[in-house]
Amino acid sequence: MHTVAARAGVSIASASRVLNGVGGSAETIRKVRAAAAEVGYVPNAIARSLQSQRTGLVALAVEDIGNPVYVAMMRAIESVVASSGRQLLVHATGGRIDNETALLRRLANRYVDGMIISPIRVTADHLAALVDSPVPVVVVGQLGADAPVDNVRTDSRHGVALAVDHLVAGGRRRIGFVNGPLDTVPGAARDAGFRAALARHDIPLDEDLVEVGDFQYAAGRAATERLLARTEPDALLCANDLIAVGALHALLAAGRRVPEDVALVGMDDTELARMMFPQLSSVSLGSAERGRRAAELLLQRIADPALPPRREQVPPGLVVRASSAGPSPTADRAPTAGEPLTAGEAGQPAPPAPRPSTDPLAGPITDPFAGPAGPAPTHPSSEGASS
Amino acid sequence: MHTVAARAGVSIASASRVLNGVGGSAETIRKVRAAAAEVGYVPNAIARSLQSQRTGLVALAVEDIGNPVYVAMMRAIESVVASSGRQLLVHATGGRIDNETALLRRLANRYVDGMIISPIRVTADHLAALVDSPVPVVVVGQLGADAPVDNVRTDSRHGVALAVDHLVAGGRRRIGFVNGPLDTVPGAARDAGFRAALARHDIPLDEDLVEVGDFQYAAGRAATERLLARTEPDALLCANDLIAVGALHALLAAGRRVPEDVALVGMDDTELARMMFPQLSSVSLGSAERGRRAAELLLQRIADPALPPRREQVPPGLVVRASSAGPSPTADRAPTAGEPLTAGEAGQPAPPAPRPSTDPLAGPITDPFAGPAGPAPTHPSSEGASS
DNA sequence: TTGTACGCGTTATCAG
DNA sequence: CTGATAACGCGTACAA
Repeated sequence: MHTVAARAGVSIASASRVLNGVGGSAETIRKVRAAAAEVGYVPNAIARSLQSQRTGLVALAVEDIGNPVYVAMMRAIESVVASSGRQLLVHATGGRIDNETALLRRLANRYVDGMIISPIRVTADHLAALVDSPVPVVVVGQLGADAPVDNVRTDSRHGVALAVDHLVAGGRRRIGFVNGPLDTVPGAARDAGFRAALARHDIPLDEDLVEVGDFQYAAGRAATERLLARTEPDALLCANDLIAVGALHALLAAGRRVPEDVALVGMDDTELARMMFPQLSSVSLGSAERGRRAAELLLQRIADPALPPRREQVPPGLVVRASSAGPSPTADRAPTAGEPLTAGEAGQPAPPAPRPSTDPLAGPITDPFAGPAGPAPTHPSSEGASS
Repeated sequence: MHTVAARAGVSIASASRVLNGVGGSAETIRKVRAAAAEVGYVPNAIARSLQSQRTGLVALAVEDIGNPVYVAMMRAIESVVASSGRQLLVHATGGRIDNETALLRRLANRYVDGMIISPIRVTADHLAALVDSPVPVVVVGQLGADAPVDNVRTDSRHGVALAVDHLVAGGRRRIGFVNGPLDTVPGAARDAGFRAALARHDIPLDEDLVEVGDFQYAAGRAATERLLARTEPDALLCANDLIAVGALHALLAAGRRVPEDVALVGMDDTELARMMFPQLSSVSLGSAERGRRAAELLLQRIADPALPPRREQVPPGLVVRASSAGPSPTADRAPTAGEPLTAGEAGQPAPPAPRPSTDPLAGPITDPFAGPAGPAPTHPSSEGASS
């Protein structure tokens, strides 16, 4: 800038003004522009930030950038953030809480203008660090109590209920559940939702049907193998799609047919669910939508830090695909009215015509219990809102 | 810092020295430390950067952060970068070249200390922007000629050859090829490799067996459907794993058995290959290793910008799994005894029965042409979840 | 409109 | 060892 000003024969203040588009006579503008172009001037973002107190950077902290659900969320956030002229800084926390608190602490050095964080474990001082963060923070996920923090959540308990309702409606009674760690917020919420949903259907819970691993493929597979070694489910609900893929492999390797012998439902409704064969039914928790909303909340707060804390909720929905389509063949009941006539009975000769439900090209089948496709309305009555 | 110094009764210079661990008498250190703790002093990273001319940020630009191959690369890079105390800034370019050049131009504002970029298209001025970048840049991928840019590459032509050799050794002759765009660097290299490999085996190339889409799942599926509509391959090589998953779905939906009717091989050897059923054979291009090496090159260059340009090469390998295991059944082989029906309702093609070699639990089978088993599976990543 | 001068928060230099 | 002071590069009151 100094050299530009010298070259244009003006003061650095005039040069700065022209380059920022404020003020300047026609002649000055011309000279400065020319000089800047000649020397290939590019403003130093650091110095600019020191002056403006804003970096134009927004951070996103999730535990695993490899999980497709976070990829979806990240894309949505990046889209919003980029369209505001900012850049996105991505952190992988690994779910380790010390890692996250360190991140929050580092926030104080003002390297980012704001942060979106999706913690899976929340402790007291974690929460404390959140509320008195020196820069705006938006939390994606359940946050105990009504902490004064911008927060976008979904009702995963209700999401679990949607899945259980669907399975029960298909005649399944021995519904297994492969969950993530119970000391995580999503793990605890799903566990509670599962137990509540079974109770609502007067189905006694057989603890043999419940397994816990972590939220990954390998753990999901191992947990399912343990479960299959001791009992015989006719359906399996998995706490996320990665687990569901692991469960699918365990089931197929054990000779179970999906969905005939065991219906399978995942959660998060990621790309992965559509990429499996058979395609996986999955509970959509609106991850992209939550990301989008979180990004918007953050940008608003950056613009006006005095805003009161806000909380938004994205309703879950159930997307039924081949892995849980059709009633259980063991169920001796007439198909429920409204149940899509998709499933052929085992042993029935195959109609040559491709049927929508099993063709991977076909779109998702909407569950009769879930209402119209996409997010379904919430049931605050039957399901508690927060953890 | 000003208030800390005042509170400690020393000059800001002394405070700075103590907080940076250089110099200071025992008494001064005590006073400054106490004062800093009292006011909860946190150094301002921007001001520090303005002075030190380094931000501690490193950028990574890839086409699609949702592609598992880039996730693997990203993880490897993040690991190296984080262990040097820096942070990783991730950009999704969408493969649009204007996007990348804009990114390179913005590099001039000094917001990052260096950048790793994996371009899939390279033009002349793109290359020019690369070579006279104001900050260190390392390129992952083929770079035409011997541009004076740090560069980590693999030999994807050789990788394609490994796959073709393997398929031919299994008795396959009508080998199809589903590629990405030919105007991309990887697309062109794979195409050339495929043609060369066939020629080496004296197999005439039937253009009906070649299809082109982009490097995504949906395009891979559509391309495979087009291919199947006009000809009958006994093997399919796909330019990456996302395409291979799309091809798998197209094959199964068309009633082809994998690998009995059509052997399937992907490229990149991502997690996705292991998550499919049957598990996909895939050409490992060492993406994690290339990422690791690129990060190390970048850190070295940041430390010493005077270093001469370096080029490293990571050899490809073939990981054989169920999707291409065993010889072609058309080569005289008795059908397997009693394949149990596994998944799928009537009309839905069932995935192959879990034979020992296809058990997803089993480790990859080493291809005789590939030498020792490919790179170890990705490190145990953090758990995945959602809320 | 233009130029001077100060401040953003730190670190580094140089006398004392 | 310590303190005053000059950068770092830019934006912007303020006065001319």
